[in-house]
Amino acid sequence: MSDSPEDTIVAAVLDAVAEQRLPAGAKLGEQALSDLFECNRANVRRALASLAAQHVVELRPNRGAFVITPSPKEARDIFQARRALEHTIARHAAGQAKKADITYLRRNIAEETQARRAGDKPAELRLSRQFHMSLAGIAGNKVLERFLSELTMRTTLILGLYATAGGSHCAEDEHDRIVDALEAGDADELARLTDEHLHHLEAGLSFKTPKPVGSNLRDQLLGPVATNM
Amino acid sequence: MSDSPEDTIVAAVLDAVAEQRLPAGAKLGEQALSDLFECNRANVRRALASLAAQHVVELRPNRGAFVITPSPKEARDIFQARRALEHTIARHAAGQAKKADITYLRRNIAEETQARRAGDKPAELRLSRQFHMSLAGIAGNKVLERFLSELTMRTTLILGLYATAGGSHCAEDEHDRIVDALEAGDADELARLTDEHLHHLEAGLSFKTPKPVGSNLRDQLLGPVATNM
DNA sequence: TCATCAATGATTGTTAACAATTTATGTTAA
DNA sequence: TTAACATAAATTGTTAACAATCATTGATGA
Repeated sequence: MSDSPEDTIVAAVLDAVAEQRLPAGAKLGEQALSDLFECNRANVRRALASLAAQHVVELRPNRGAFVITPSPKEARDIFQARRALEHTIARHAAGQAKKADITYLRRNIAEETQARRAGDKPAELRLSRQFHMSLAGIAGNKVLERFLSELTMRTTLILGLYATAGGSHCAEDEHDRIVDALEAGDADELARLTDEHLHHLEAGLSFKTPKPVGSNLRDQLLGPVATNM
Repeated sequence: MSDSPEDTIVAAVLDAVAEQRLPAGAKLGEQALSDLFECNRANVRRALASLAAQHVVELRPNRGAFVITPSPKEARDIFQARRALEHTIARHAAGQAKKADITYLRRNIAEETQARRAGDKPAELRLSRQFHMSLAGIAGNKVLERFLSELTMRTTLILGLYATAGGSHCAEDEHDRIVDALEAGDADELARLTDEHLHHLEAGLSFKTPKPVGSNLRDQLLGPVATNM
């Protein structure tokens, strides 16, 4: 199960971002990574190049690699793209969901609800993302799946930056209703619910109070101060 | 206008693929590239990693980098994804096309027609791709634009592998009608025409006679021999 | 003649040392 | 105290040499 060091690093960074352990703006030093994963810097750099190509990290010349911090405009673009992709995914998933898929999704929702009640935000985020990716898997289009994977990753960063208190868990029973439509094979309803769900998610954002992205210490000690313009 | 060597290489490879000078399966040797672009192998490898992340080249361990050869299934996925993206792009472009955009697109079509009549296939492919990318630019969503850029690139490879004689230029006046709808601001019609256009393109493919992909020399010297399964 | 195998050449992968740049630290002067 | 400047440390970028792997060629034997 052990991949190349490059893939290991990429997977680890993506997992960390998906659970919001790595916040937007975090620096990914080459030496730190090569120490952590016990490999040489060449592998680290390839991994960072891959992550940069996925727009999950940003490579600033002579500065290093940083987790991206999506702007409000980028956030809008990403949600718009997600609606385009997930609309199509919904339509194609409707036809070919098996019984096993439905039970898997129900279980996923249950776990997500549990995580939310337990206050386990990393697990909640990971499971919510997994829900959307599972639908993409059912649709069976690898291209759409990969694109959506990238966008859900960036959505997690967006939520970390712009989510309001009430916004992020308005999706309470929406996932449930989505599975209902999937089970019923109602493509139109499924597509409609998916669109709606994403609109609700986006509506829960606020770009007026940008949680600042800093060098880790300052915002943990001094709290939010608007630094980025 | 001179970027980093990495970006130069990436751009050059993408241009070559977009004009079908680099066919599917072509090998991209590290030394060959570092000689061509007068840089060290480290830059070449980063460039190849980026191209691999865009799924334009494939990195086979200990073998090297090769231009991908899309399978029929991948071709279907790619067209499905393109319809999803370009449908949304069409809807959003309809609202905000300026006069300059229209004249630019008309000129683009004229050049494409001219290239087709002159039998200049590379130019024709490049201009056709440019047409679709210009629409994406008008829509103003960078995410959709980048995704479509990747898919049009891979579409060029698909056409090189599976295009039939009559199929590739059935698009004769379809681009024209698309601009008509865009100019009229008719979002529904624009979306419909775009869908139709992509369906026609896909319908012009044939997966029964796979033009074989070889090590550059063989198929240029010996002609098509079915090697890939 | 054909298949198998060994040796050679070419290509990719890895590593370490060095150079260039940025960031942090400390000092000095107003 | 603050600002500007100089020094030192840390980080990224580059290069070259070496190791490992793969492809090709030629030889050997049935």
